[in-house]
Amino acid sequence: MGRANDEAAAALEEYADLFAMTGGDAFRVRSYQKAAKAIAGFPEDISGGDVRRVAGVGEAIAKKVEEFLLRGSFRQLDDLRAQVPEGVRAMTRIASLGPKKAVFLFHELGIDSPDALAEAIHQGRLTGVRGFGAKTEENLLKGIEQMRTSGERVHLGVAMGLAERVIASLPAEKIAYAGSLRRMKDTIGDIDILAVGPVSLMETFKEQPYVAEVIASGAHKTSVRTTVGLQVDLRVVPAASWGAAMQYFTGSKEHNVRLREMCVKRGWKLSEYGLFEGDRVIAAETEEEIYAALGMPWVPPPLREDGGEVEAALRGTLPEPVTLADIKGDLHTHTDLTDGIAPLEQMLDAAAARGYAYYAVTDHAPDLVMQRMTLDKALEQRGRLRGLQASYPGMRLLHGTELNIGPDGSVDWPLEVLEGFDVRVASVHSHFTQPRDEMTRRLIAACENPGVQIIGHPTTRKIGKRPPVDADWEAVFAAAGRTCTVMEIDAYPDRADLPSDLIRLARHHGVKFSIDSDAHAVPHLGNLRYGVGLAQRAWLTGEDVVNTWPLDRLLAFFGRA
DNA sequence: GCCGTTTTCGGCCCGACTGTTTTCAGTCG
Repeated sequence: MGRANDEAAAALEEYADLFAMTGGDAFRVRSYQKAAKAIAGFPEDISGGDVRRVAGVGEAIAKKVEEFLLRGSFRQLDDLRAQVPEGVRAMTRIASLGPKKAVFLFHELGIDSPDALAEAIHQGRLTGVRGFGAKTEENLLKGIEQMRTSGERVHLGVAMGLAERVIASLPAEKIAYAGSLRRMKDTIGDIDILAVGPVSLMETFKEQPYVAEVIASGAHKTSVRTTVGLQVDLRVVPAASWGAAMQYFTGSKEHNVRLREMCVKRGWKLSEYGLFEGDRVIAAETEEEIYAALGMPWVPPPLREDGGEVEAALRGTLPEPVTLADIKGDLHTHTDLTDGIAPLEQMLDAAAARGYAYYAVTDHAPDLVMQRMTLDKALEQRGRLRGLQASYPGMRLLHGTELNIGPDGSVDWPLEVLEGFDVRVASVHSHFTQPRDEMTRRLIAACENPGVQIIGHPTTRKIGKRPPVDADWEAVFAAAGRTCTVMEIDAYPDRADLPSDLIRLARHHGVKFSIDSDAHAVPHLGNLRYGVGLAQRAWLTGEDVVNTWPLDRLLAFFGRA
């Protein structure tokens, strides 16, 4: 939160929910939802210009947003808030309870919160109520309990680990994950697995040790809640419609709606079974065939958010997103000299095995007192690194540091010391709750420090644990663009920092990026793929990412040459 | 409410599963 765009988007989403609950037209509901999403993803601050420039925002929504920007709400939202208590909206977050039932329960029985619903069920007040049998009551209680305990989304690393475990456990002819995981979203609500295989696959799935509860099971789909709380859906699909199923279940929903609209206009039908004209199959076996039939190249999953990718694909101007193979080096890593767990040589060996052309060791600097770093230790490490260079002929070893951005924006060492390091990352590690204006000044001061090249994990968020710091990101990114300060995309999956919406905003200001692992151990080097996913979601190309560049170009840029 | 090689009106994606309303509505993705 903090950006006007996000706040306005949240207000429109709330309005869409309330509008739906009060019997509003479903197509209008969708208009509000689409506008909210478009505003949240718009690279410019909507408070600085005409919100009508945002696709999906017409006259009526623009008026609501303008009123919201003036006074933090708008009349129609106030009216609906007066009709529907906050707790009733919260009830729709209970699994299996949607807007219709929530509003029914409120009007007929006065139930106005998840807690009140649980109490009403225990008191037997739902017994005999039309549409609410014993099974429904049981499911609602379960849903309330689950919302109280493990209702949160998990970060990409947790979801990917579980998905890979599920895939390894099932003897299928063909099996893959789809959904938001394949689109590399930074948080995942559930996992979709598609498989080609015998019907017995479902039984095998249900018996796996990671299954805590079978939620639903049919011939085509089985849903389970796993022991880590995350839901996994397994769908068995015909081999002939593999591509259609992958396309369909990868989503996003909004991307698929766009494709279907195109199909309808041609008299075609696109479903998880294929692209059809009447009974004739136009394409079904591969995603490439389906996209080709619609006149566009295959769209990489992280771009499938209806954020302009369909139009770009049709025009042939789809960007070629940065890939893991483009990455030539890692510019933010640690060793056991500070809080890493692996010795220098192990980290270097692992980096060399990944085929990097360069690799920066960036242990912490003295101001992070608990790391017990000193300039002597850093210089000793530099000497070791220089000595080891001959053992890594294909990989240039860079000696770096991860500085601490103090509350006033200053860093650990003076410029003459900093200039001795090849790579200087500077990050916030404390005073996370500074007021917005102080935090903004702090980050801008770091950007303006000629000794700082990269701002590490800029928002410092930890998914599920720590919110992002509050700063005026427009101002910070403008300063970064002006000073050629690189913004890091920290690939560590619980950080995922910058998030992709802020990457887009930063790019808008001409900022370059560095996708780094922030590895504290050898396996962490592999987290880089998550950072690449974030970058792809923000439409970054290799040109935007400095650690896809050859070393001489990188160093010249760091010299602000 | 938005939008336009169906352009100022008329359409806006599609299917599976569940529970319960004996023919379907609600929810979900």
